[in-house]
Amino acid sequence: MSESTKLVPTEPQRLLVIDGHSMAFRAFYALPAENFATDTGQHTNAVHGFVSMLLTMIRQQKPTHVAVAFDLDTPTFRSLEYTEYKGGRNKTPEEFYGQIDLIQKVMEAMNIPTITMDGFEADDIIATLAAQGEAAGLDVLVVSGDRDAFQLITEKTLVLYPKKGISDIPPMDAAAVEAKYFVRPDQYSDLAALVGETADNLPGVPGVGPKTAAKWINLYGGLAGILENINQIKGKVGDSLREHVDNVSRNRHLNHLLRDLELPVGIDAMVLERPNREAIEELFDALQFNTLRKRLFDLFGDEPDDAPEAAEIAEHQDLADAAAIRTWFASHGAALVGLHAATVPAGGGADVIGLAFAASDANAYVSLERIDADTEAALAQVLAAPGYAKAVHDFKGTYKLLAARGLELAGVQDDTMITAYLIQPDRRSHELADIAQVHLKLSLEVDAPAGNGQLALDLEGPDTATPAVRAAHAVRELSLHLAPMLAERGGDKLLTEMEMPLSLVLAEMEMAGIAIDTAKLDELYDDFTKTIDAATAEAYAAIDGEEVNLSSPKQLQVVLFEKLDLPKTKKIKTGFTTDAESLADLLAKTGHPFLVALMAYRDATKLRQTVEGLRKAVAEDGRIHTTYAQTVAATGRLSSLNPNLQNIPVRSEEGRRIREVFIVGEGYETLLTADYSQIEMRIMAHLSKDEGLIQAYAEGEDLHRFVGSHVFGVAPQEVTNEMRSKVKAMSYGLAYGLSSFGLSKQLKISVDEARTLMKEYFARFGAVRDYLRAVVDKARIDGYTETIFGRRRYLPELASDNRQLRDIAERAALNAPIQGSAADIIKRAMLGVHEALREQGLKSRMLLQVHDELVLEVAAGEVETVEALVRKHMGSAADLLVPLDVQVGLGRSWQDAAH
DNA sequence: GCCGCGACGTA
DNA sequence: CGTACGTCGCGGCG
Repeated sequence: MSESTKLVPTEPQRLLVIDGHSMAFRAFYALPAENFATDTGQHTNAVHGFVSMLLTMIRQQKPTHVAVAFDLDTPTFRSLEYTEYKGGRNKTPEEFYGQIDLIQKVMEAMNIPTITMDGFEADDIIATLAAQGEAAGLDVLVVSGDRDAFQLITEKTLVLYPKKGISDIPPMDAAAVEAKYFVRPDQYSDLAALVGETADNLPGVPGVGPKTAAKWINLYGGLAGILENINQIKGKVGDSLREHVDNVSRNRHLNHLLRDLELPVGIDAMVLERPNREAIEELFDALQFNTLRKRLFDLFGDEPDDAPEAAEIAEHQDLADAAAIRTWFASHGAALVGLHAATVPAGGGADVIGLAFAASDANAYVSLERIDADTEAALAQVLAAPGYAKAVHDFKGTYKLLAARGLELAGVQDDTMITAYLIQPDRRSHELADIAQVHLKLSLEVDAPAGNGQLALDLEGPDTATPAVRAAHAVRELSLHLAPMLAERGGDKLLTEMEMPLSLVLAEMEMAGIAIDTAKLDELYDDFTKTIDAATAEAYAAIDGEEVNLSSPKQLQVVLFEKLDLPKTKKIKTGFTTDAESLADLLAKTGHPFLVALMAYRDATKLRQTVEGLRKAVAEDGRIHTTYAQTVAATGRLSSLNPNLQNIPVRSEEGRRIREVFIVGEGYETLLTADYSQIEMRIMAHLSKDEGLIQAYAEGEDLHRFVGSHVFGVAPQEVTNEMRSKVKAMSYGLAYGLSSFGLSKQLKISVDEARTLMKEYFARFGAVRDYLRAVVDKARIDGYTETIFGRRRYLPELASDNRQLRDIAERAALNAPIQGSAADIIKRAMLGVHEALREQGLKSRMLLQVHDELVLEVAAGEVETVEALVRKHMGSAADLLVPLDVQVGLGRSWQDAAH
């Protein structure tokens, strides 16, 4: 034991002990591996997360000593005594390989000792270090994701047990353990022994959870007392305990941490020193850790050689009055300013509470809480000033937040969310934190709600300004970083001329919402409920009155395939499918009345759910305000959420009744719907330049009838409905990469028949086949597909060795230019319509977009004008080889306005 | 409370 | 073994 640590009387010395493996694993699962890889393919997410966490710890806890303990692969006394110890664990993910070595290298470069002991686990090393640290008079902070560490807690030793999704957790002390587990830290191992530990493959006493275990411990003073009185414990749990007492003894033996190992490193070697600068530079170059490099050198008061001249991102000025705002913008607003709104949750939505600004050389924050009129006026002026160029992440959302406070936002020249989307439309998230991480390797803790699966590696205080300022700074950096990338991919016009202007249009549509006939909605709810009740009763009657949950596929499987012993349907993960198509098949085969009732139940519950969703979505103004997601669909389409107004039923009679509740609002004359007819087929005709298709559209023929006459070799008027519907299914299927197998299944014909049908089709419309082949071939070479307006979708999996992945990518490649071009076209039409309405000073407005359809609310006396301008702008949104046909309908409800 | 799954609505 | 979405209820896990 060493007693040579320097004594600094005023500041307590503190030893930080980290469980290396467990924290590396936490980091690994907190940060997506695909976002962290070097050019050589080495994944670095665990390394990045670990180092980031360590730097934060050092900054916040200011330890004087640091050490990291690691497990070895070699057997330990625990695995030797109990061969199943930690058995049954999943294999280490491939991406994790090598990252522990890298972490150890970083530690070496930071002059932080890493400690391993043959035959022992990191936990034992940590326990020993805690004991030695305490003996040397140090405070000890243990960072571990293993609950066994709780047994180490004393007055001098605390444990930080990071949990997912919680950003600012204080270290656990004795009181925290008692509050959570109702036992003292020194009793925690007793509790764990009774309960067992799944992760270590240590079963405890079945039926005994933490509550029961704690009760016993408090009653008998600990495990020893429990075992002495084992025969007095009553009930099932008592029996269970007696039966599994061997488990408990074994668990207690194994979870006891050794505190007296002979460590190869003394406490004085753990004194926190400055990192080895050269080694860090070299290592971080290889790992491509540029943000971390800066953070590390900042922390140790050192400047890296290539320190960016960027502002200190943590620092900002609070602008508290009008003069401060004007002055700040006058001196810093000339170049691009990053803008981020700090929000608090408010009644399902959010309220702005402040605005953060990041310029090239300074940051600022304006609080909106208790802001006075003068200050707000100055703020309104800079926000609305087109001359102050801004970059923001999620312009539409920010615009709406500000509009809700009466603030106008103008001069936004970049939305980094959309820019990132246009660069990588297939990403599932374009949230600021994710995008900043991928493109800047910057970990941000945004003021978004926690629980998005991110381990908070940056532990921030309750201050709202600082995270907002960091976000604003990140937005500015992202904008500078992404704009050239987008331009290089030829997407800058898409951003500035299509998506950004569209954001404004969508914001207005969302804010307008659509009026709802709530009385009719309630009526529908009751009607559907009656249908459900009747169908439920019928269903139960058909199965001897057994009351299963008809909404549970699992219970239905039991009824259908065990009780009724109906023929088996298609296999799925959980057994056999009970989907609508299979139920219809079963009904055709067996005629069982349960199936009739079940199908009626399914239909009615689905409709009632839709109605219930709509009911809950009606705002105080009696209207439903959907939100359009502009950066979700990889093809360029919009999507609609909260609620989704792009999947309101239309195909069934009952379903269409729901469309009757969407009505024209007060002060308006009528709803107008306008949709493109067969836009995707027309795009197919245009892109393939197929003479036959082009001719059909030029002559205004019924396309499917025309195609049918060629495929079946009969005159157009002799094409039967059956022929027409087959051809229709095939035409649409082609744009999705339909196979002859898929076509045969859909049309319930033989594969041979389907193959012949397709052969005939391509014999007549050969250019379509040539085009579809060419699209995939070109995409394989370029790595991406492109729409008519240059929207790209990157499909790296076209080159995959995995046949299944490659096939999926090929179908996506077939479809993306068609679906995406249609999306582009209607977006252009929306811009045209919006601009025309504004220019002509019309009161009418656009409310909804459903991929190929627009719904407008038309003011009195504007019907003819609006219809004309809608036809004009939709019809001319693209210059194709075939005309764009637009169908318009009018009516007081969405249903009535259909045609 | 979270999450995957099955099911199903739209274009 | 047809693309693109969002939402719901269930049930397993914690």
